[in-house]
Amino acid sequence: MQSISEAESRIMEALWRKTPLTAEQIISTVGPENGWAPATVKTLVTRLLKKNAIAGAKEDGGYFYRPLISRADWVQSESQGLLDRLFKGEVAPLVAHFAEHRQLSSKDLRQLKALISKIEEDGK
Amino acid sequence: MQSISEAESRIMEALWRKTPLTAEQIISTVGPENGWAPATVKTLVTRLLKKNAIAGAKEDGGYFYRPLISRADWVQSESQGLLDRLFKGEVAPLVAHFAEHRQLSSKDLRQLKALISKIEEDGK
DNA sequence: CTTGCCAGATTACAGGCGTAGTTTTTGATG
DNA sequence: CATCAAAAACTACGCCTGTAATCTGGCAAG
Repeated sequence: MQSISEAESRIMEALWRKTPLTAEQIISTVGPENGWAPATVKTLVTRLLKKNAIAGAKEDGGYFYRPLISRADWVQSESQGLLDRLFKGEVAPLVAHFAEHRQLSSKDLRQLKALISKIEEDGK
Repeated sequence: MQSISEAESRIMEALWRKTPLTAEQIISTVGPENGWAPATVKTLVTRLLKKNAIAGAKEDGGYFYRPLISRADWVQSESQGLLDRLFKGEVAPLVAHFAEHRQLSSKDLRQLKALISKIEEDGK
């Protein structure tokens, strides 16, 4: 139940990119990406199993792992926490912060405008 | 150098709200807020001193603590990390995420539009 | 000069995390 | 039924964190 750690999230990201994966596939994807020994990857998989964040089962002749929680849910809790702690839960101040620190690319700006238009139309 | 922990950030928040503060003031503000014994607050202060995140000095007849890093800098590194890890560093997807999860209040929307107009004018 | 207070350091201790090797269990295969 | 490979659990270990108590050294007051 207690949240997914940084290292564990690397495993999750791999499973969210492509599901399901075998142990072998996880190890050969995530291991090199992070410079981890196979044993380390296995430990992380075990911990995720214990946390009920993933499940393993044999299917189709192989043994596959699947995420039990969605990336959207995870992203939600992660970013909600930051939003609440740092910006009193308000989105605009967060964006304003990025704007002030030159993290707002013109691409972001374009996308944001498109997003806002879309929201307003939907809401209508 | 290693970053400020969650508990430590509570001390920082108090100092950012009002600077400088005496040990006594920190304890009586932050302690009750978090249900911490005075000893706990003192430990956190010590750790922040060791991390060079705050400094203590006698001035004006009292002993006062001041932050050595700005809240803006801290917020920057915290939120940049999340942005990079979860949204490939792009702001728009982050906002889109909040929009999809109904975290975008109409107030946020209004503020965002104002923000965007302002940025466009400034940039012009 | 002595005493006491307070800041800062030291010690404590359990749980989580990063990193990894070793052991056990179990399902499949011969 | 016996064996084997692979999954899962167990063991390890040092560091960080949350939580807290105690020790110590220096400055201030008497």
